Amino acid sequence: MENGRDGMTTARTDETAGLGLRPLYVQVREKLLRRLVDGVWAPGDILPSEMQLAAELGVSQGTVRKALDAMAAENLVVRKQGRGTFVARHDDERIMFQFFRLKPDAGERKFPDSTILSTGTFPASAEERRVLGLDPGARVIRIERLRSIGGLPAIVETVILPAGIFGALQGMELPNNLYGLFAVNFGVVIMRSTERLKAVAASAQEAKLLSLAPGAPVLQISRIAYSLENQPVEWRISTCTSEGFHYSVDLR
Amino acid sequence: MENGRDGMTTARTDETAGLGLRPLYVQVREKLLRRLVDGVWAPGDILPSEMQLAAELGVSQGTVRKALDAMAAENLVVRKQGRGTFVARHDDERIMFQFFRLKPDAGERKFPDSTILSTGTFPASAEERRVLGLDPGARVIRIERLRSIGGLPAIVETVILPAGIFGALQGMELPNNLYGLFAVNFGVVIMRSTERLKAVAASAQEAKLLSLAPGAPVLQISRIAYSLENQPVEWRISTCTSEGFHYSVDLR
DNA sequence: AAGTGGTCTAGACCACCTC
DNA sequence: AGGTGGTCTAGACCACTTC
Repeated sequence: MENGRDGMTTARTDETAGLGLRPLYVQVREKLLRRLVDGVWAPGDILPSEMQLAAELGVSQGTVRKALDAMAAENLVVRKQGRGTFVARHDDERIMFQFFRLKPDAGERKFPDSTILSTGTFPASAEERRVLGLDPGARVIRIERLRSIGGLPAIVETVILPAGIFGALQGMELPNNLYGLFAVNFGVVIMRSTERLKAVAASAQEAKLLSLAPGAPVLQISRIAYSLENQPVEWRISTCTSEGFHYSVDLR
Repeated sequence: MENGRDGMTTARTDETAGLGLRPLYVQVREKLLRRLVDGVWAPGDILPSEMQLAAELGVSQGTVRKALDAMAAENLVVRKQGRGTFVARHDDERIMFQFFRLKPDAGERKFPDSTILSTGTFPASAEERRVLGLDPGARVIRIERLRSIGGLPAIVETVILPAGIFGALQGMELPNNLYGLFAVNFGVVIMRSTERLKAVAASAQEAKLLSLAPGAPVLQISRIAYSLENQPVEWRISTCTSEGFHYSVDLR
């Protein structure tokens, strides 16, 4: 493919046209990301080999490698020596380590069960529209659930989703791991999230659900989850007991 | 330098001896890390160029580059195009973004002031010995301080340090940014930390210092900070108001 | 002009996996 | 045996900084 990049023997024909001054491997990363977003490759699929991608895109293997290494560092793909490069799966194990930061004070980390308390579709509040970037008049799905860890109630959670994206979710059987459902049924892949934590007093209802005294201090986690396109697609408010559990972060 | 690695023209003489089967760039990274630990290069110093390091260590420039890229990703060094590679500084700005996660609910992020409440040296408790990996009979320095953000009291903090390392700190003027002091005066560079968060009820003393009602819910952050050698060297318990502030994390 | 890190290519060998 | 990603080298050009 003639694209003006031919390595060390020839002068570079500077026809990268317009704003094409970003590094080649960044452009390759964006092309591959675009295919992920468009669902050309689904989670768990194997990607073409580095050599094949290099030939197809008209760049060297090393450039494809640098793009894939960057995507692996972002948890978008998984590289397996001798096998190939795969689109990252949103299996429970991965979600557990990447997004679920609540751990027992002692003992093994466990994944929580979920009991749905209520679901429904409502006009989005002003704050919901602001957080999720929705237009006036937009609607949202609200899911309330109680999550238990090791049989003990630990988290009361409200999940808020744009009805415009997830409307078909109403009436579905809701799995414990929502992000897996988002990926498989809606093509929405959660790439990253931001969380804001506060200590608050438990409301009467929260205290009852969590077997705490009313007004007991609880961790309130407000999470905004972003898709591959970097759009906010979920707002989740989790109220967590601090009795026997803590929120764990590594800073480096 | 004859080390059995000579690239593409000759078969590899597998004399890497014993357990030397780790990648070359990992070994280079460890050699460079050793020099950082030993204080051969101080924070802010410029490192030799990639070419010089490559010649000195008997590897190619590309291998040195991969080691330095890894160290840059770990925040150990900073690379500046056209200038050189520098040992990371522990200036306030960097600490603020890397370790200080408390942000105002609205407005700009600010760095807190500190007022020392008390300091002293004590026999380490059993828990302090466990957390910091100290021998029986070891002593610790305890520093209590009140930190204010924008003039408002926000954090009551206890810092626990092994007296065996930081004994000379007693009597020093304590700066706001302790990690800078650790690096400059004790050669202890904080590389990473782990934090555990809980919601608890403020004690009478904490409530008074933070201008809260007794029993008000507050964020309790337990941080263990690790040196370059990956040894725990500080245990810090911060009690933070949730009135107007939140703890912020990015998960990716 | 000289030196540094950043990008890109090309080709070799190695370790691992599948068939 | 053949294919894949992982490591290592070598050399070119580019962008940026400093003199």
